[in-house]
Amino acid sequence: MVVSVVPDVTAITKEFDYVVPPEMRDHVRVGTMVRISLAGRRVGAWVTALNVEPPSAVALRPIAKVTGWGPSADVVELARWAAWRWCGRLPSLLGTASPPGAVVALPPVPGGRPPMSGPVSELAAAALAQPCAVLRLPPTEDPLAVVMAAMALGDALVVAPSVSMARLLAARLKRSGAAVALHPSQWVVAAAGGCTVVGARAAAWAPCPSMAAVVVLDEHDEALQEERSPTWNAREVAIERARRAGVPCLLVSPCPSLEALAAGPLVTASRNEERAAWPILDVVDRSRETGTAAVGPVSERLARLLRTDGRVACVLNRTGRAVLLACTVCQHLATCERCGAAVAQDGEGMLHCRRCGLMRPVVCTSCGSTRLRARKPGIERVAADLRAMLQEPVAVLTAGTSEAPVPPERVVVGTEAVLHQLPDARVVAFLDFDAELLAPRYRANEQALALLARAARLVGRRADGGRVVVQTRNGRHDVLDAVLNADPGRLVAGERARRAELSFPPLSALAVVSGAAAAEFAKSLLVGVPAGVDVLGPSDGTWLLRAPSHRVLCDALAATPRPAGRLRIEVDPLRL
DNA sequence: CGGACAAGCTGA
DNA sequence: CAGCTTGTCCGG
Repeated sequence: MVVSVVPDVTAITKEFDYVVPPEMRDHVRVGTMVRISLAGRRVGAWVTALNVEPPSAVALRPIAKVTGWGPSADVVELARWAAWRWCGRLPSLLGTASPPGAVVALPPVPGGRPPMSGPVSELAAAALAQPCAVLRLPPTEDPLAVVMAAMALGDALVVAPSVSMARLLAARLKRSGAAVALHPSQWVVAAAGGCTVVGARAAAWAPCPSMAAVVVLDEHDEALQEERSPTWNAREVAIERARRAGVPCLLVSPCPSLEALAAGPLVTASRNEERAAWPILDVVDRSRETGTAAVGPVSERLARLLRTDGRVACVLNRTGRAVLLACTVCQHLATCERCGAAVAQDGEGMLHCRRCGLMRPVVCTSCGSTRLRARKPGIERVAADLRAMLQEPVAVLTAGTSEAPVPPERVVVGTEAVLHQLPDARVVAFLDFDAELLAPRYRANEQALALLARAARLVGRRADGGRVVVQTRNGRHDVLDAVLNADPGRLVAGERARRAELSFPPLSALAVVSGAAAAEFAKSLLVGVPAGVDVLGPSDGTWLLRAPSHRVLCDALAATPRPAGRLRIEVDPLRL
């Protein structure tokens, strides 16, 4: 027998044919991991096709060794599709779908599954009657009942946005009597079948031989997208996988993405139920403040709101003491004399250029004054202000201090990291939510709403005292309106219209091309540029490709030869 | 990717 | 022209 294989070598995109020695024949199927000798060296490879017609011209070599089980044939085909969809290389996707170590044999499937106990969401059950549906599950609702609804159909594949959430969910399911495999560590258990498979984004590629349903939790979460190229998105992979398998796909989120809403009908709880499952949103609109009240990062009203009982988390995505300073005498902005970038004040004293690293004393380069005021204060400065206003100790927390234990102080100021690290917070306050609402990114609104949903999950339902506070000068912003009414749907029509107006996804498909070889790639793309594909750029050595659909975009990318040299193609860029 | 081989450069 | 570097090609 002759088989096709894809070598596990990054730069090789070709498939090769090898002879399967008779003694290996029973162990070779599509997806099987083997070792081959290619151009004189031993490399790993995946079998991608059986019984291929051997090319007569070349002498075929035998497969050197069968390493063990790999992804199933349907997942190999899914990887082929994803290689096209995200313009990536097959080996990297097959690697994600493969077990962490060699798997020689699968364990026997445990028979006689014990009865499960636990609540089943009727809403989810109804949504699972559709081929693909979106379930808008409020932030404080437990997704367990949703997963249970999928498991009622048989073995479910469940994708969560983080490893910790997947681990927690798997443990809870196990406790309720379900057969569960955690991907990727329990790859073998999953491959044997007869269980529900749970994992983070890579679980979209997990083995699940008798898959009956696919569930994506927090489908809006950007962690579902791989940051390295190919930038595949687990939601999209899950949708395609379920479609190919003919099983229902359920996309769950408190704030469904426009991408999800385009994939299937929306199912929601009643208005009252949904409203009850969001916390109270306090909008501190500073646009009307005048005089001394308007100065400083903490308004009087915010300070009053923070004088509650229980843990308070203040979020400000600016580290240090001040990221932007201005002279109080001549109003000149403090910039770096070497590179011209704005200088920041990280601790006491010295100004620091975060672009070129130059340090200098706190002196205005324009008039020589030593009196500079923080125009954009950082968390260190805010913590100092809060200490003075609240008359109590205030801790500072950043991603860098992440492994540190939870600080004993009641009030904690930090970057977005606090939303992950303070599970007991009763109040979350965003000190400068305009930084999110006005962020120069096309997904800013969805990202801002997702941030509020995350905060909502942390502080809990309004009836339990959950409260989220935002300081802003855009008190009537659509995102705030949606959360005030606990109705994320309010953002959808307007947001879709804005995206359509500017030809942004999901009403178009985008790709960013960068790297040393980007110029050559863009040039050859322009030669045969297909109708509908816009090539914009270059800007900073990167090109932006835009097409009306992924079919047009990905076909154009696939038809363009890949030049030698470093080239990064990011399909569906999140930060733009 | 990494080995093979060809083309290009240098020094005697 | 040997001996070395650099670049390009290709693998079953």
